[in-house]
Amino acid sequence: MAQVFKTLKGFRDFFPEDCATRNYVFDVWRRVAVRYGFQEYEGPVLEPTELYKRKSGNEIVGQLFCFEDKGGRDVSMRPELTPTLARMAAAKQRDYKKPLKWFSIGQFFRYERHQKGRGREFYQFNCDILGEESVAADAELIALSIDLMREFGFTSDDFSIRLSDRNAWTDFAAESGVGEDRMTDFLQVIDKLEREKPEVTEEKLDSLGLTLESIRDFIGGGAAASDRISAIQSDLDARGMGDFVQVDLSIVRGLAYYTGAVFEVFDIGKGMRAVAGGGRYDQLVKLIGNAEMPACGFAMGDMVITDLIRETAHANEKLEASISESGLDVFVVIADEEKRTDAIRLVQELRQNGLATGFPLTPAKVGKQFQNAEQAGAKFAVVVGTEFPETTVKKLADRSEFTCEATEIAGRLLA
RNA sequence: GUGGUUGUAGCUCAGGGGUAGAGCCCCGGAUUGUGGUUCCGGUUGUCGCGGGUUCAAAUCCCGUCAACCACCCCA
Repeated sequence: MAQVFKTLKGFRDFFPEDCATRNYVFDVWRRVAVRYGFQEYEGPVLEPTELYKRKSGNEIVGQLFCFEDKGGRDVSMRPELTPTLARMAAAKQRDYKKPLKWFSIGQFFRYERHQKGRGREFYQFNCDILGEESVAADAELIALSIDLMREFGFTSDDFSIRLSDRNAWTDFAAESGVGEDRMTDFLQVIDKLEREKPEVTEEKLDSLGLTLESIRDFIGGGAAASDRISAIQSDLDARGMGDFVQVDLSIVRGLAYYTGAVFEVFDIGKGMRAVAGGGRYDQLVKLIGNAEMPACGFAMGDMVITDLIRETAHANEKLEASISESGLDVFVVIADEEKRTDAIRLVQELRQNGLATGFPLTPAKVGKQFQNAEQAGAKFAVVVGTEFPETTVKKLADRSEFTCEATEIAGRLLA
C-alpha cells in the first residue's frame, strides 16, 4: 500500500473553501490599508539567519526554520517582517518621501508548538509608518487597526484597544533608581504582571529596589503618566474613535525593541486574546540598516482573527455573505449533445464578455446539469437544445425564465 | 520541555471480550429537456501502531506514536 502523506506538523492545506476565507481576510486587510493611503510591498521569504539574530539575539534560533543552503549560508524562513522592512527602508531611505506608509501581507514560519491560533506557518498583515516621529503616526496606525476590525464587522462590544507607553515605564524605572542594564528585566516583570504569582513578582521587584504597590499605583495613574498617550487619545477622539481605547499601562509587549507607545487589539468576549499588536521602534532601522529612521507599526495574524470571526455571529455572517457572492454568473446547460459545438462557442462568447461561465465537460442529464449549476453558485442557467440558436435563460434564484437568441444573452445579462 | 484529553468509514461519532455500526458527505437511480425537498440503492475500515492476558481483544493490561487543548514561550 502506498504511503499516505500528510501536511507537516503545524502546516495547513487550503482547500477552496479555506482559500475563500483566507482571501476574504486578505481583502479586508488590503482594502483598509489602501483606504488609509498605505502602499503594498513585499520582501523575500528566506533571509540570512543573522538578520534575525541581530534583532533578537541568539536564543531566537530555536524558534526559526533555519538551515544551511547549498552555498553554506545560514538561512531562515522569515518568522516576521520587521527586520526585512528595516533593511529595505534603510537601503532606500533617500528614494522615498517621508513618511513611508507601507503594508504587506505575507506568509511566515516559526518552529514552535502547534496549538489553537498558532501554527508553524501563518499569514500576517504588517503595517508600518517610517520616518515620522510624531505620535500622529501612532494614532494613524491605531485608527487603522480599529477600522480593520470594524470592516470585519466587529463592534466596540467585541474588541478594544489597550494602549500603553514603554517610555513611561523606563522613565519611572530610571527615577526609581533602576539601572540601564536592568531595564529589560524590569519590563519583563511588568509584562508578566498578570500571569505571574504575586509573590514571584514581588521578589523580582525587590531585587530591582521596587515594590509591587508602587507599580500598581503607577498603573492606576493611567494616561496621566504619559503625554504621548494623552496626545494619541485626543487624536483618536477627533476621529470619533476614542471609545475604543482604554489606557492600560500593564501592556509592554514582549519585544525588546519597542521604544514608545505600544498597543494591542484585544478581543473582549471570546477569551481575551490579543488579535493584533504593535508599537514604536525608533532604533531598529538604525540597528539593522544604520539609518536614522523613527518608525512604528503593528501586525495581525490570520489564525486568531479567523477564529474570532468564526466565533462572532455578525462577523461570520459578513464573511459568509462575501464568499457566497463569488460563483458562476452563468451555467450553460447542454440539453442536446448535437448542439455541443454551438454551446461551447456560446460559452466562449460569454466568457469574453466577462461573465464567469461553466458548462458540462461530458454529457449529462439535464437535471444533473441544473444541480451542478446550482452547486457552482450560478446565477443563471442557459439551456442550449434543439431550438438553438434560440435558448432558454433561467434565473436560478426565482426559477423565472425567458427565451432569447444566443447572440443576445450577454447583452441581456449584463444590462 | 510539562500536564490533560482523544485516537473506530472521507467527516461527526456510538458501541465495550464472541461475524464492524449510525448519521452526514460522495456516487447511481426514481420511464431518457429543468435544480435546492423526498424516496430507493451503492462504495469505503488491518477499530492509530506494537506487544501481553484469553479458547477468543476494536473491547482488558503495558508500551508507543499521533492529534487536540492548556502551560512555557510568543517577534
